[in-house]
Amino acid sequence: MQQAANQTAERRAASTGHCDSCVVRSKAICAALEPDDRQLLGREGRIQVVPRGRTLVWEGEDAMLVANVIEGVLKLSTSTSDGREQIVGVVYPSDFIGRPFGERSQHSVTALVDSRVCLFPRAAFDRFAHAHPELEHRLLNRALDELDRARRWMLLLGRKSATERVASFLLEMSSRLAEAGCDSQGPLDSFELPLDRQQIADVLGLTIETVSRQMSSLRAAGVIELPGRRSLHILDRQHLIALAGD
Amino acid sequence: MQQAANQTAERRAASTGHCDSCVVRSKAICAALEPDDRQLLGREGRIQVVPRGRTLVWEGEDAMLVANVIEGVLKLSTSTSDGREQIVGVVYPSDFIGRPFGERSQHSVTALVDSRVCLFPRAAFDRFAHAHPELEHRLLNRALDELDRARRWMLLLGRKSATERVASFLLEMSSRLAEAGCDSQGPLDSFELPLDRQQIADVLGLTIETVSRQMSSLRAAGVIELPGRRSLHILDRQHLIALAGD
DNA sequence: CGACTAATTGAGTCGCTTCAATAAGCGTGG
DNA sequence: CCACGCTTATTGAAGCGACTCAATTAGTCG
Repeated sequence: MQQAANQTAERRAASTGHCDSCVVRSKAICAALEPDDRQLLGREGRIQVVPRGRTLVWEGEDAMLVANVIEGVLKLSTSTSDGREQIVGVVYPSDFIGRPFGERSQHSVTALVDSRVCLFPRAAFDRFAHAHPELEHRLLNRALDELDRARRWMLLLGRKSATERVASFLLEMSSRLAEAGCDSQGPLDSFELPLDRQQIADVLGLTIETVSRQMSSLRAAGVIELPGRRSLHILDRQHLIALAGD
Repeated sequence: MQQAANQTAERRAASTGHCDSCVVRSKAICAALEPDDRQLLGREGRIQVVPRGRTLVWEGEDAMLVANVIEGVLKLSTSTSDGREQIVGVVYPSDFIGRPFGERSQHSVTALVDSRVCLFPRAAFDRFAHAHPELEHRLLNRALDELDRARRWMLLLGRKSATERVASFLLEMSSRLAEAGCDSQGPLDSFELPLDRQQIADVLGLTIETVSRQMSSLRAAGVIELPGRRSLHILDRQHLIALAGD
């Protein structure tokens, strides 16, 4: 109900070019634009609700859309022909989704929790971006950051043990949620996991059973608490950092 | 001797702003620039020889340099504190090296074979790039391509078997070398590997022994030939593609 | 409270690694 | 040109960490 009201308000806001009330305005790529230009871009986009589990873009399809995440968490994933899945990225509010200036999307984009994104047709976005260097500059910096993050993850996937992977994952989740939530400075010690065990396994290149065993052993060691299926409390961050092993 | 002569010639060429004879001019990011601007950028850079094994940039250090690869092959790598290494990227002629607009380099850059790069101080490059949107646009497209490539590699590291990894690696190497060499259209069936077995293992997240065993079994199956330590001949590409498993 | 789904735990297997020995390349000097 | 020595790669045997399959328990929602 609350959410529906928000949605209506923001859809109208976008269509009249008023991005001024957007909660991620100052952190998303839009922050590169002058108010006038932002309004112009805003007219091309529209707010879209993406309920948990809904896939916004499919792997291998024509990349017709790009978007900014306003609220929620989404996964980027690819799979082998026989169905093994790997999550290659997790995006949070103010993150950018999609492949501008490209033909095909190399991965699916699926909401992990109920989310809201600011959606643009790719063609219109490309045209606009090409005419606004400051926007492209910000997009470039984002892409370079994502590239560094992806490469750090390659070290985890290629060389780390199950324990190290799970510890690294929990720390990463903790700091990303803190950044995105911005309601606190420094990483969070208590939060809800936006992923279930299978999805954590798909991020880490492990099985659900191995993830579960590692979580249990971390709990047994007094490093974390698991109050609910999806809730996590970090008791000993230093220990967790040591276990992450890099 | 031959190489020394080339080097001298090209150093002079760069210093006088004449990039016109550069062999990667049409494919590197420089191609985005008008001749005048290219000359201007050329004045900021200098040709640098990087012998096999030499490291150009160290992980964690201040990222003071960026560069274009003119000739050779280099690896990007990170390691854990206890010395496990993961190669997170391999770059070829016309590829771009470094993190513009960033403080620190997240990975080392090391020559796998004797190489030559066109080196820029990062500050000067940043200033120039910021003033030339077409250059940044090309940089953005490159970064997005690299990001897609890194994410495809994450699927390999997280979910593929040793056989699939080695098959995928050989195919990737074959097409990247063909692209970079441009002396032939379509992927190469016969080439020299720029990496030794340990480095292949570091790309694939495996051990040297496992890589060796997989290579031997591919040879036994009649899929490849191994005429020398570093030479490879693909006999049955279709079979190799099937084994790569995606 | 009960039913369903998700997560945990256990037992056994398999694939990759580890450790160790052998063989093949390759450059050097006789 | 071939023998020698060094490095790199291959092969073998044993071990172990993560996976698979199966059973149990714990959350969550109607």
